[in-house]
Amino acid sequence: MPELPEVETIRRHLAPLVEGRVLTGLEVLDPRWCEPLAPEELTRAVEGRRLRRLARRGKYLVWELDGEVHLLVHLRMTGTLLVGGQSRPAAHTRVRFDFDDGAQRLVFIDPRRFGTGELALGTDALHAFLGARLGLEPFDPGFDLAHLRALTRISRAPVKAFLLDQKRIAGVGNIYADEALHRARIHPLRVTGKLKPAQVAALREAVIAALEDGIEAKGATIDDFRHPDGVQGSFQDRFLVHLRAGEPCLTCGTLVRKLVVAGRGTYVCETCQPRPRARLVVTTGPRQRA
DNA sequence: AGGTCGGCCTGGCAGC
DNA sequence: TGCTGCCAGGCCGACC
Repeated sequence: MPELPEVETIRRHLAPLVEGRVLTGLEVLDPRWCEPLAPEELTRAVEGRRLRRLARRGKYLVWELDGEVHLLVHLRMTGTLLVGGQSRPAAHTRVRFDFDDGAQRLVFIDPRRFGTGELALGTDALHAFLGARLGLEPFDPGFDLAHLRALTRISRAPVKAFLLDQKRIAGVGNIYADEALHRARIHPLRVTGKLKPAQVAALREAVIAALEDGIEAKGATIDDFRHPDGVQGSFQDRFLVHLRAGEPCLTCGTLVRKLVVAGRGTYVCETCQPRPRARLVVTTGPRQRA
């Protein structure tokens, strides 16, 4: 599932190919992709415009076109962008992009159809769109200890759920949440607001380090993620806990466990990441009061 | 207000 | 072998 490092990998790959090009054609084959906008409305808004910059915010790819037209593409679970040249049209092709150099046809492939394309017209609309959905990126200079302390202090959610909330921190998904918590030696069920200052500091560094390592490995390929040239990332070979249930922790040898936290498969070494003490349940026998 | 959970969607796989 | 049914999860909206 593409998270910040996977989306950044795609952005870095595509940017030199498409920046400065005119988007001569955008063909939306699956109308769901841009709902509630009709495919022809989207096409009309973007076609013929030059791509000034391919940017990224959180897990969104932001296509900055001339005239302050912004196309916001989200890959969700199974979305992939592939550079053309495929001999036969790939299955599950939802969108086709054509550029003025002719050679670089780009396809958006998405078996599960969760991926989306949305439009923001003007800079204010772009900021409103992103601001309503995303907190700071871990790489943002403003993502300092004071910022994270202020965020964590007021949350009663388990820290895993906290990390997955894009409105708080932009770009962390299930993989990097598990990996960061292991690096910080924090159990995913710990209540966020009860983390000690040293743990918040460790968490901040762990999130940044996990994402940096992910980018360096050019992302993780689990099911569907591919680079735009079809090549796979390698971060899955560096997982410390994620998807490693029943295998020994690389730090201490304890078998990695799989839990469900915030409805997500969650992998943890309960030696390196001690479980929060179970709340004491005071048993007073059957209630007498009516 | 803030946290949890179901729905969206389909490929893949366990189990019979 | 072939079918059924369940699981995966980012994000949103409904619910408590």
